[in-house]
Amino acid sequence: MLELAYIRRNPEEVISRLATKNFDAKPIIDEILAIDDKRRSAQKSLDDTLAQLNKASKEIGELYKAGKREEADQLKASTTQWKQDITALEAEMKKNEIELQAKAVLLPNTPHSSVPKGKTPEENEIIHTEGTAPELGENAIPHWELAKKYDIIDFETGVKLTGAGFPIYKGKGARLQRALINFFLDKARDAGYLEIEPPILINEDSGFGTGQLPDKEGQMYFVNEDKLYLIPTAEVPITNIYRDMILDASSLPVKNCGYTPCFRREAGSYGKDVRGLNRLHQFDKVEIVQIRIPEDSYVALEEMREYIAGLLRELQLPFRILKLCGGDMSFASALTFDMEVFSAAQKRWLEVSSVSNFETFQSNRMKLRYKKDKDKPVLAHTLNGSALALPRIVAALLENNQDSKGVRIPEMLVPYTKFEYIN
RNA sequence: GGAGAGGUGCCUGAGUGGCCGAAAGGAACAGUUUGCUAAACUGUCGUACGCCCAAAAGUGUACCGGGGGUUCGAAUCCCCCCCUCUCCGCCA
Repeated sequence: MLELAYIRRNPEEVISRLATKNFDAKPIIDEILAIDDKRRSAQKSLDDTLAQLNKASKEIGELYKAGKREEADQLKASTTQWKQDITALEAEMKKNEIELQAKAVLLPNTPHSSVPKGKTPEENEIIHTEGTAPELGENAIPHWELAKKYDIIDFETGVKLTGAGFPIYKGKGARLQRALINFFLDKARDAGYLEIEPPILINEDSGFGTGQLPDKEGQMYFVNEDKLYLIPTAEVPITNIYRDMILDASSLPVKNCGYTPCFRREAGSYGKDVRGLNRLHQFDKVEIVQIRIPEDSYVALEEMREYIAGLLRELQLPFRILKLCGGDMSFASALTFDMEVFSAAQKRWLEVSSVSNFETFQSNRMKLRYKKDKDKPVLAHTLNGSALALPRIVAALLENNQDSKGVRIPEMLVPYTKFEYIN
């Protein structure tokens, strides 16, 4: 959610910046400004009337104490009208505030000035490509066939237990998952991230805080009995730890990481996108989250991006980094880099990470602030990135490392898997 | 799931109708003192939205778990909800 004070002071700037996201903010901003005017004048009247009433109440008390009963009763009678006015003004205030909130949540975050214009993923800017796709022979097969061949992932039984998109990993498949999780968590810790194991169900306030609610309600699994959502990413619980907090400036930056399963309904997906491990309803992911002062959040974003690139390098996967164009960015993000690995048998780039700076968009929703000495509290910047999402990493590892003997495990991972080949 | 206790500021904790945005202590911060550490003393020490304003200062209102009610006036009385703790039950 954009800050109201910012919108009020710079309406034109907000409109022009949101144009980069192909979002026409003018009508909403006009309404916001109009409602805000009404709200302020209503508040002025309300506060003034309340002040009158408070003053009279105090006098009534004093009159009673002085035994001036009649005068007190007289003054009492005069409060009736004020109280009526107050009731009406309070209703007006509440209405304005609800309308204002309803409009404000419609506005996406303003993109950073470096965000390229564009509408589709094709217009994302490739800022870096690294590694080379392996030369696979004629017999190369996609990961879902490798999974079957070596009996390490069972999609069909997942369908039986739950439904499509809930695979079973077994044997070396399960061990590979566990190895990757440990590898990623160890790396994150070495990079200074504090490991968190959060709940994987969250309440509505948490969903609102990071921006999943209200607009992406249909993307999350919902437990109706307890009104809880299954997390789509560890970002939600790990960032919401700091909801409604005023951190001391000395406790920043916050660097957290965590492994969780992630649950996504992925309504509307189909075709080759959902084949094999390409898109699942449940998957494992290690997430990194940072909370920063505004002045250094973009340095942090670069640092996170380079950290993730380092992981891909260690896994010896060919990858590229995209700077997302306005049209492909998420609602809440100000700047996003996607990391894609090349999955050689499918001959496709697969997104395995997305790292974003949300600036104050989430912290304004969450009321996540920090404070330096006696200064006013200031909204912090929040950032997060996948480091990494497992399924597509597994897909690329299987496909790219297949040879006549089986699937070779990259060197860095062998201490974790404790086996060198899947065969 | 059943029974009871309780939710007050960063923390502990007082406050049962006006003198309460809230005692006291602790923590923290600033200063004085001090060879250093410690201690002592003094001061500061919530948030939001308005108004005023270049800003600071000032000022109005609201907030004592959340929502409603009674009253001229509510942290305090009444109703509903939520949460936490303890005991019992169940259980990895």
